[in-house]
Amino acid sequence: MERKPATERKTSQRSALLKAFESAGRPLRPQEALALARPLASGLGIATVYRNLRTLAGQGVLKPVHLPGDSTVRYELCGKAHHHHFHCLRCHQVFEVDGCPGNIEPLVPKGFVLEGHEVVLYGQCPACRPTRRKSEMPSTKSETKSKKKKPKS
Amino acid sequence: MERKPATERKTSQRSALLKAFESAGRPLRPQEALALARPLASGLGIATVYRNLRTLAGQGVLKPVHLPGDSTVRYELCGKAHHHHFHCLRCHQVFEVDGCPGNIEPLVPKGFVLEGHEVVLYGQCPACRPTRRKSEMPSTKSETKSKKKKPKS
DNA sequence: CGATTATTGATAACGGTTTCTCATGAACGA
DNA sequence: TCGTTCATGAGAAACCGTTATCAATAATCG
Repeated sequence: MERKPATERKTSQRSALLKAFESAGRPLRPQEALALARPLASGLGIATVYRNLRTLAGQGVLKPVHLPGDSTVRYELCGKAHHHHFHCLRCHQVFEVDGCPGNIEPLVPKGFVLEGHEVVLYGQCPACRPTRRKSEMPSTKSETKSKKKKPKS
Repeated sequence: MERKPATERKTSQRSALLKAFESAGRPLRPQEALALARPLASGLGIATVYRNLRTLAGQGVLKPVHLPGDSTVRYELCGKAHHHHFHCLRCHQVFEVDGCPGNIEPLVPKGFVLEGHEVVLYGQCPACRPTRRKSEMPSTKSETKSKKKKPKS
């Protein structure tokens, strides 16, 4: 069993993780969260990451995100509007996509009960696009801010 | 590594697997394929299933299907029209859903290159609906076995 | 400060899927 | 039918994300 702590303690590791999610602005896998939070909490271990992700998810601070083709669970901050995700097939980062195609209900076959849906876009993120120099490996949230306007196929 | 056979032999196991996919009409995991094909090929082993799924996928007969929240790869027959999937959260079977919500392109953020998309519906299949009215079952031979997943504390 | 105890970090263990190994059996061409 | 060689089946082993273990550390409060 798991004994429930009488009080939740505020540790530097946990706040470092939260900062990592805030600055990333996209769903993170445990390993990604570790990489991003470690600079803020030296010595941070993967076990602590898993523990805190679970704790924060239980508190409603984080929300688990499952994506096709990748078994590892990701987490993102709760409280965001309905959105979906873009999965870069090159660097395997996942970005948030505002909006929703709608028209979901008509797809549901007779006899099925719809409880939710997920839309995942696949392709290349700006940093991984072939037409651009890939000198900058995507490691932070910065790549979503590309202003290059390139008509895609 | 792997040596490529000079000739592809037609085995009872392989045709049994294909029949399983044809009669199922939905994406199957290796274990599901094994369960459905075993009655057609006694003694069928899981290793053979994996080998043939890979071979058939390489031949373009089967196509891998990845779904959120489930790490195991599924396969379905190639040559079908564009469609998506309905994932029953109770029995964890996956069904095909004709059609597509469309309106995908407008979702793509600037700077991203879209290469594909996946829409997954979640909910309950007819066999798992709380109501006892099971007059409309999925066309497949659904084994309504609810696999218990490890509960989280 | 000092006691209490939640939390941490390193690592072993876990669980499930997939692949490998290899002796046996089956397909196919000659 | 025979012989060659690919395919099979059973189990071992690899793989990998996640969780458990446990001594050490640090947060909280009187």
